[in-house]
Amino acid sequence: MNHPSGISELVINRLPRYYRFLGEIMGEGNARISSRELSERMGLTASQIRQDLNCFGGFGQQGYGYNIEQLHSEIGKILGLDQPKKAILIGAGNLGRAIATHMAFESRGFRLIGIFDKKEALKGQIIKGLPVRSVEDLDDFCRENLPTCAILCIPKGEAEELCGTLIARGIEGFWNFSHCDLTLKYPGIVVENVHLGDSLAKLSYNIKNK
Amino acid sequence: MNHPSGISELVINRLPRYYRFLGEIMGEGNARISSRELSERMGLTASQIRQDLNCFGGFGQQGYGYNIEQLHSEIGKILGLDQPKKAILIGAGNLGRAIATHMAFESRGFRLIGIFDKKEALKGQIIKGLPVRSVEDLDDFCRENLPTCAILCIPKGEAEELCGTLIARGIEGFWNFSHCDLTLKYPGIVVENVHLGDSLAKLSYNIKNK
DNA sequence: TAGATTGTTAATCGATTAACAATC
DNA sequence: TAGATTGTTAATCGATTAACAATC
Repeated sequence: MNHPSGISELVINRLPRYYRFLGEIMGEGNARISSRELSERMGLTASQIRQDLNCFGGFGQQGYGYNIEQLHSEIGKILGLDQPKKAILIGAGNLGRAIATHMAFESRGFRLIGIFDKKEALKGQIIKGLPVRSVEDLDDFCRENLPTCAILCIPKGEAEELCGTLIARGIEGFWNFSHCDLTLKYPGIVVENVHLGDSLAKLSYNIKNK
Repeated sequence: MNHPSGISELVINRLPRYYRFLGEIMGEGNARISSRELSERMGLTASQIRQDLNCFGGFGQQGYGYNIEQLHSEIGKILGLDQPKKAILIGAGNLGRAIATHMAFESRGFRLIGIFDKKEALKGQIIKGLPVRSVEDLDDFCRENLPTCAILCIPKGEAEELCGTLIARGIEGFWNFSHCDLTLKYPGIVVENVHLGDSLAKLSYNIKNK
C-alpha cells in the first residue's frame, strides 16, 4: 500500500486530469463516452482508464460506457472538490499575489480565507478581496477561523521555520511552492509540492535530449 | 524505451531533486557522501540512488562514495543547466509577471530574453529589465534572436492557437502553465506542464484521505 | 437477440529493492 | 591488508496492458 487511501499514487495523479477532460467533454452535448474513446482523447489505454476507475467503484455500464456528467461528478467527489477546505496563503510577494488572484480555488476544493506576510508595509493591502495580514495575527486568525490548509509562497528558510507553528495551529495540508522538503521533517503531514525550479530543470533536460 | 534519451522518465524526475540536495550539502564542508547517507537525507533507498546515477555513468568510487561537488556538477551537465537556452515568456498577466520576476532562470539552464502580451496597454512596461512586446512582434523577434523555448502563461484557448506558430518560429520546448494538453496536438514537441489546478485537486484528495 | 463495452482476471512489462562481487 | 562502498546482477514488487467472461 503506497498511499494512506490504499490507492496507488499514480492513479491519484491521473484523477485531476480525468476530471479536467470530462469537464471539457461535458460541453460537447453527448451523454456517454466509452473508455476507448476517452483513451484516444487523453493518450492513454482504455484498459488503464477502466482499471483506474474501478479502484473507486463501477461507474460504467456494460455495452454503454460511462455517463460523462455522472463520472465527472463522481471524480469530483473522490477528489473532495465538493467540500471546500479553508486555506490561508503565506507570502504576498510576486508569486503569492499571482496564486491568490489567478487560481480558481473554489472549483478545486478550497476557499482562500486569509493572506499573510511578514512585511509590515504590505499590511492592509487588498488582494482578491482579502486584506494582507501580519504573520503575528496568524495565531488569533487560526483560532477564530480554523483554516486546514496553508499555501506557502515564502522562501525555504521561512517555510521550514513556520511549518511547525502552522501544524500546531491545526493546518493539515500544505501547498508548498518553497524549495524545502517538508515531508522529511514532518512525516505525518500532507504536502503537495510545486517545485518550479525542478520543473524547469527537467524541461532543460528534455530539450537537450529530445 | 520510455523516453527519447533511453532513460526512464522516473529517473529524470528525480535528477533535479538530487541536484538540489547536493547543492545544499555542498555548503556543509564535507567533500564526499555515500549513497547510504544521501538516501537517508532524501528519503530514498541507497540502491535506487546508485541505480539512478549509473544510468549516466559511474560517478562514485568504491570504498569512498561520491565527491559531492563533482556529482553536483555532473548532474548539472546532464540536465543541461550549463547550456543556457533562450526563452520567451508569453502572457504578462499576474502569473507571467510572477514567473518572470521570481524564477532563477539562469541557474536552471535558461535565459529569459523576451516577454510578450497581446494587450496593447502593457506594451513597453518593464518586467525584470525586459520591455513587454506585442505578440505581433513575435515573428521578427524570433527571426532575430532565435529563442528555443517558450513559457506559456496565457489561457488555454490562446495557448492552443499560438503553439503552432511558435513551433514554426523554431520553438522546441514549452513550459506550459496553461490548461491545455499540447502533446496531443503536437506529438513531436517537448512540453513540461505545470498544471496548478491539477496539483491543487490532488492536494484536496490527499487532505480528504490522509 | 446481437452488439457493445464494461469489470476483472491473467500476462507482461518495468521499476525498485536486495545481494554481492569488484575494487578503491 | 581490512573496511567501506560502489557498480551491477538477480529477485521482488507493482503497474500497465491484454484478454475475456459478464451483462447491459
